[in-house]
Amino acid sequence: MTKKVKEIIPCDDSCPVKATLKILGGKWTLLILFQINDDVMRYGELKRAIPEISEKMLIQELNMLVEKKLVSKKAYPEIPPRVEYRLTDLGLKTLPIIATFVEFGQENLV
Amino acid sequence: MTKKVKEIIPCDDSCPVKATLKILGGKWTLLILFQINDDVMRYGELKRAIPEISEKMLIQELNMLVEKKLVSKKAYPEIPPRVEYRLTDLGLKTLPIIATFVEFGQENLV
DNA sequence: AATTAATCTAACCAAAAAGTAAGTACCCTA
DNA sequence: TAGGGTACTTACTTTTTGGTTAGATTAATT
Repeated sequence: MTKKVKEIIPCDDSCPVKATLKILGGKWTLLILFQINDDVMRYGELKRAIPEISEKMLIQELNMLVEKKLVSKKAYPEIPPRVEYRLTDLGLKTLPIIATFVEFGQENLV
Repeated sequence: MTKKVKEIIPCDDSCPVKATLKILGGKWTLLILFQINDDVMRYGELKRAIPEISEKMLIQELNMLVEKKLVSKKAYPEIPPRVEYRLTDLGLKTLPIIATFVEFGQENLV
C-alpha cells in the first residue's frame, strides 16, 4: 500500500485565470466594459454612468483598455471635443465574463 | 424633432458587477477559488499550488472567504495541524465565473 | 472680454493593498 | 537536545492604486 500523494500542479504564468486577471483585474475595468457593453459611449457618458470614478482613473483605465485592444477610441475634431469608445471584437468577448458577474451578484449579493 | 438624449443610468451600490467585484476583486481571490475548485485543499497544498502568494495573503484571503461564506474550513486537532478548505454551496456558484476567465485566457491571451 | 463646454494631462499627496521577515505553537523523530 | 513539519500571527516596509487640484484646448455663447 503506497502513501497517497496529492498531485499539486503549481500555477505558473500560463495559468489562464492569472492571465485574464492581469487585464481585467483592476478595480474599475470590468465596470467600464460593462457600461460600454455593445454600445457606443462618450467619455462624459461613462463618467455619469460611473459617478464614483475620478476622471483620472477613468482616462487611465480607458487608455489601458485601448492599449490592450479591448476598446477602440474615436475622437472627432470638434470643439468641444467628442470622443467615442466602443468594445473591439476582443472586448466583446469579455461580455460573457461580465454576464456571470451580473448573475452571481443578482442572485447572491444585491 | 426633439434632441436625442441618451439615457444614462448611473450605477449605484446595487450594481451587481460592483457587488461581485467587492468580494471577488482581490488580486488572489479568484485564483484561490480556482485552485480549491470542487476539491478539498489543505493550506499547504494551496501554498504549493500558488507559489507566488505570501503566507500572509493566503491566510488573509482564506479568512475573508470563510467570513463571506464562500469557503468552509475544517481544522483537525492534530499535531502537526491539518486544516482543510473547500467551497461552500455559495462558493461553488463562483465556478462558472472562473470558467469564463479560463476560457477567455486560453483563447485570447496565453 | 469672460464664461462655458468636453476631454484630457500633469503634479503632488494620501490611502489601501500587498510583500517581507521573523516569530509562535506543538509534538514527533533522530 | 536539536531539527522538522504544519498552520498560522505580527510588525514593518514597499508598492500599487486612487484622489485632488490645476491647467490646456478653442469655438461658440453671453
